[in-house]
Amino acid sequence: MYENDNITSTPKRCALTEVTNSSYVSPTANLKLLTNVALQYPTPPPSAVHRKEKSLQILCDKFLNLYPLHCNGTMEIQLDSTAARLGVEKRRMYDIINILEAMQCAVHKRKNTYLWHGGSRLNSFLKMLKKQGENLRLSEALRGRAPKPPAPKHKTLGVLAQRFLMLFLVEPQNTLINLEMAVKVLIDTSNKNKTDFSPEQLDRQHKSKVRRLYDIANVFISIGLIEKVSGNLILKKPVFKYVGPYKIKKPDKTAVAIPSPITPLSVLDTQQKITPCHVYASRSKRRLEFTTPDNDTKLGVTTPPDTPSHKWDEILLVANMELNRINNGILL
DNA sequence: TATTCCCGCCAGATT
DNA sequence: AATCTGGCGGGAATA
Repeated sequence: MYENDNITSTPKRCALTEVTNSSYVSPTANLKLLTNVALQYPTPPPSAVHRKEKSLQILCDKFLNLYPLHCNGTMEIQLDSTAARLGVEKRRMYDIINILEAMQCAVHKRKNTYLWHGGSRLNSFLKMLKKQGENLRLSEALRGRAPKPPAPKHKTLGVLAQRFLMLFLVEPQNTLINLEMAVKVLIDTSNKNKTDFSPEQLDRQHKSKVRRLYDIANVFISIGLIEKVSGNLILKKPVFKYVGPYKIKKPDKTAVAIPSPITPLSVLDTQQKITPCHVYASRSKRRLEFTTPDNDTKLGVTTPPDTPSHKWDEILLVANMELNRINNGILL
């Protein structure tokens, strides 16, 4: 049952030409007639449907209506028919499914067919992602104290999605991350001795990655893993924060002060140690509460009645980014 | 204007 | 050869 997913309303009926008599018209002739009529119409109404309504986030919402994260068992997904049902090009399905696949919500079974697992594996997978993020030393990389992870060769969108998420998992709760810094960490720009890229090429690569991250962020928002925090005062750029289900462990006592200079971020770190934060789900439509089969942790998310503003966090983190930039004169 | 990111070209992979 | 996948970036909509 597809509820009328506000798919733009059916055009009103109106006679294209008077039907003079009800004589039979061959299918071919009919098609020709329709084609001709269609051609007379000056291209479909320019933007009857607004850009926003076509966003990946909304498309993913619709997709998740068809294939819910909370579902028992599995379902088969046929990409082409799903695309048709959602009224989009198949190309868009790849954008979504690749990211969902990277989150282990689906697996590619065969041509045009995926097996949907929903979020049943998400929690355990997030744990693994966190570990991987630690192994990759992403936290240090963020601070320019460790090399960036090597560039993936295949399935870059999926890998990028995983790494992007790792950043949130590896950092203290409520850490705000913006796309610019994410790209810097996630993409190995230490041009290999191979071909030295021209500054313009590097800039294009960078911009391209940011575009991808926007796409990824949109489906993450739809899944309910992250949330966009707007209105930050320092930079206009938006920042994102993790609101997903996986409760990150308190950074146990072994985590002693990182020997880094005092930066706004390190201040933020220590503050968060003192004041344990909760994971806020806030107004996210989708509430993620999965249970892992092997389950130890209760992964539910609770929403405090009134979420305190995290303006400071924002400011600190963004400021930290600026500081870093200045400190190590990173340009791209 | 700057930011966001849809759209679809096109190349490489598969069937 | 045909079709499927998915990287990629132009440029339009939006803030």
